[in-house]
Amino acid sequence: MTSAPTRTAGGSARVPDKPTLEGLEARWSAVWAKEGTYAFDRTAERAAVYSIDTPPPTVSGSLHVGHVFSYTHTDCIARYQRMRGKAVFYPMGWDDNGLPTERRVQNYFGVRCDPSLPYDPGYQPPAEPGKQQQPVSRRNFVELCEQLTATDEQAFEQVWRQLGLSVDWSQVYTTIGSAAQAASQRAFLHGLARGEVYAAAAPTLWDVTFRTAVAQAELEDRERPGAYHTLAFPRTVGGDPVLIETTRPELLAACVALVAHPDDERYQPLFGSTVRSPLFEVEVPVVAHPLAEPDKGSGIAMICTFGDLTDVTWWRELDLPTRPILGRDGRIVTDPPPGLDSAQGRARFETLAGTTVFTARERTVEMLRETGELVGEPKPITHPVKFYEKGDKPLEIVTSRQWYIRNGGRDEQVRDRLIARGAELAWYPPYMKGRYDNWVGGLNGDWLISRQRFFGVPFPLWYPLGGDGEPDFTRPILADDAALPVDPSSDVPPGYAPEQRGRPGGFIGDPDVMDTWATSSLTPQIAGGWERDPDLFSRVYPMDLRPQGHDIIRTWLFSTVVRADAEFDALPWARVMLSGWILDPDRKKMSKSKGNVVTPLSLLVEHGSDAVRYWAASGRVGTDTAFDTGQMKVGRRLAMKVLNVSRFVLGLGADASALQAPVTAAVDRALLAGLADVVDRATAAFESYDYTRALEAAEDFFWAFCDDYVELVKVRAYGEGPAADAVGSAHAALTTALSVLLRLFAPFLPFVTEEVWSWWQDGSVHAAHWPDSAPLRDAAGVDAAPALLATAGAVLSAVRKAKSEAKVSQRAAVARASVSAPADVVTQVTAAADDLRSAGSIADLAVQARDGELTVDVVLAQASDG
RNA sequence: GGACGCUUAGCUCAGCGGGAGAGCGCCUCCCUGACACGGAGGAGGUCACAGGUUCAAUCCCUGUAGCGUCCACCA
Repeated sequence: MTSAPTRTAGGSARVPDKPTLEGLEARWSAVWAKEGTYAFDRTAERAAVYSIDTPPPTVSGSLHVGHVFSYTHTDCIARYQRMRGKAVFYPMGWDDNGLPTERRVQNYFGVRCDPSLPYDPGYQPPAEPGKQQQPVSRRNFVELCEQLTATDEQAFEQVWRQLGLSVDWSQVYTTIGSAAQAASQRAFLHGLARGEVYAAAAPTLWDVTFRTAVAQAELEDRERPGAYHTLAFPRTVGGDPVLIETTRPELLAACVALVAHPDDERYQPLFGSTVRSPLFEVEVPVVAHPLAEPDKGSGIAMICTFGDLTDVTWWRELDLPTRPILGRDGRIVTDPPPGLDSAQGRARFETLAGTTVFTARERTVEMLRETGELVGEPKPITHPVKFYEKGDKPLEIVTSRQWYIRNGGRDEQVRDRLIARGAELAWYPPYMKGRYDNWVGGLNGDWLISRQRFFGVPFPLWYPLGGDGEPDFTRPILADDAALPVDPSSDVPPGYAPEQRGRPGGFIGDPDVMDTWATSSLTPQIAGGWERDPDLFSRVYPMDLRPQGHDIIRTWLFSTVVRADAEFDALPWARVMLSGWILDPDRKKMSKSKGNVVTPLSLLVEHGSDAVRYWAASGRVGTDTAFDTGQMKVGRRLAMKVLNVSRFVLGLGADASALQAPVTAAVDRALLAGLADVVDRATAAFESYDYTRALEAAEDFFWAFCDDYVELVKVRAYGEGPAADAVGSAHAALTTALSVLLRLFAPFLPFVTEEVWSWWQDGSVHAAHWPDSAPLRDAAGVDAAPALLATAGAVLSAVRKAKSEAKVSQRAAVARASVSAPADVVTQVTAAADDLRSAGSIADLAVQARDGELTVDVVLAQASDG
């Protein structure tokens, strides 16, 4: 089955005998690709465009159910907007840049990057990853990254097509691609020119495993076991030693001061005096700072360069000296720090040199025991320790030269401006804005964007080398805008020759790459063609919608606002729609490490994409949602029902021409009046990004349509029964309702609605216009009451109940049904009387006006099969 | 330590000032000319707890507890 069924030339609907959901995904995704159903109309003016800043999934990971969930939400919005007549700009991005890819390439191929090696053009990775990782050059490594991500991206695209995302697949970007590199470098150079980008040598959070700096936004706390060690610092002028508590005795040699709160009477006499550090005998001052907490430990702390971020604050604000002892590999350095002058101290430092933090701690404690400067035994505790979110060793703090972007972390005015930007943004759901405010308000440093890694966007600059071969960091050589993207490790700066690389008087490239977020913070610009395609950019930017997870408000959302604010002095989009997590049945976030992740493709194949989308759409915006195959089964039942009821409606001999016929019967007019209300409700829900409510409105009506309306008019629709002459009205109402319902469901169930649409309509349902309630009300007539259908349904229910309780078939005949109800309800029953008699097999339908609830007395006909 | 969200039928969740709802699951029945990947009917809840506002509170306010999440300077 390679082609879709098409309408026959005669105009009558072509309905399969046995409609099925199997194979709809493959068939229709192929048709959509071939027809360009979702292609962006580049001639549309900005006002007629709806543009989406798609989250680029990390291709080095795998797609999981959470992706299916949240991308479905976006797709429902995209499809709705498209049917509203918007030219929808819905690109797809792949985040293939950065550390996750490096790690995947290392494991997949069994290689590691050694930037000192030369490029090997004929390099082939080992067939099987060996025990030892094979060193390869940086360029070879990057090539392997590109090779693997290309494969991954194909697999991802297959899943998205199977899911039915209405992405324009000609609008694909990758965060490592040249457009992304050029945009990242251009934004960097603009920022440098404006001054919000700068380089500084400063204490920096450092991951010793990956040997790279890490930004504040990428930190997470983990509870780790530790121990308080009480250390005695002898006073230089005599008197009792000062006792401090520390969890990091191995940093003792890096101690530069002791600090206590200025109001702490216990230590006030000591301020201005000095003590001598245990073991290393370095004289350090006792100083006062309000950040010291009197009730924490002994109330006085040792300041090391650097044990934690508080140390950095104290060091900076109290203007203390630097005694770094930790190398970038996480080991104690070989040379003792400045100030460590005593022979005994140096000898003791010698025993620590080159050891890991862990070993250094053990040896320091051992030595402290020997000298008696460890007071009591270490007291085990559990405390939060900072980790890089992708790392597995605690972060250290080292001083290094890094690139930063001002994000308000050190400037209250900038912070206030960015909080004001956040207030301009429409948040769905609104309460998520609090997380943004919370994060921006709590920033404590600028955004560190340089990483000492390989697979990323390089910084577009070089440094001149002096006659001594030392780089002059104060006079970077910037790339020309027209030359972007550049790779300073292979490209040559303007005015230099290749041979001058690394030579005195020549140049060297900046060796670092940008943090992934420095690129993904520009996705609206990258996807929209900023500086690359100004015509496109003018039609799509700023974008209409940023869909994303609430967990990356502090990273992706905030950083994107920062970049757009700096470059354009405006928000990058009008609104953000946050999606929740998928929880497993134990209410825990589903995660790979727990092994409770279901692969999306198998899920889509097992339940059908429409069914999985139905489940996803039942998760409200921003709400964590349970993984629930039961909901998928419900979705599948709904899709099946759509097929079958469509087969019924279109199998009556009615076709698209029936849509034009007048609707005269009371029940039919009530249906259309009710449908008009549903259209209004679904439309209003979509306009407020409540796709779930839009689905519910359509679904509720649809089941009433199937269970009550279709049953009521079935006989008449066959052209039989007492009201057979109103057959045309039934056909008109049935086809009209079908047309409207298919379009209301189209954003959620794109496959089954397209299948049915193809039986009797031209073109794609996804290019059809979203239903309008006004023509439905016109067709229903001013006096049509949706309540009539509910009343008729209630009478029908009462008859069904009588049959159910008598345990007879619903087809069983009713001798007499007596309805009593208030006068206005009686009027409705009378208007539907013919249809009711047919649907209930009622011989005699009697009505009586009386105050009170509607009641129905049912007398079944004598059973004939006794 | 701060902040946000949640707590309604066995399960998943709507409702949010005046009658306690849906779907699933469960029970009973029905092979009726769109559908057995179906249809009809039914049982099932002191709306977390304690106060307050109101003629009226699941819904508003205050507090408590539990669950979840985000943030916070590791002595």
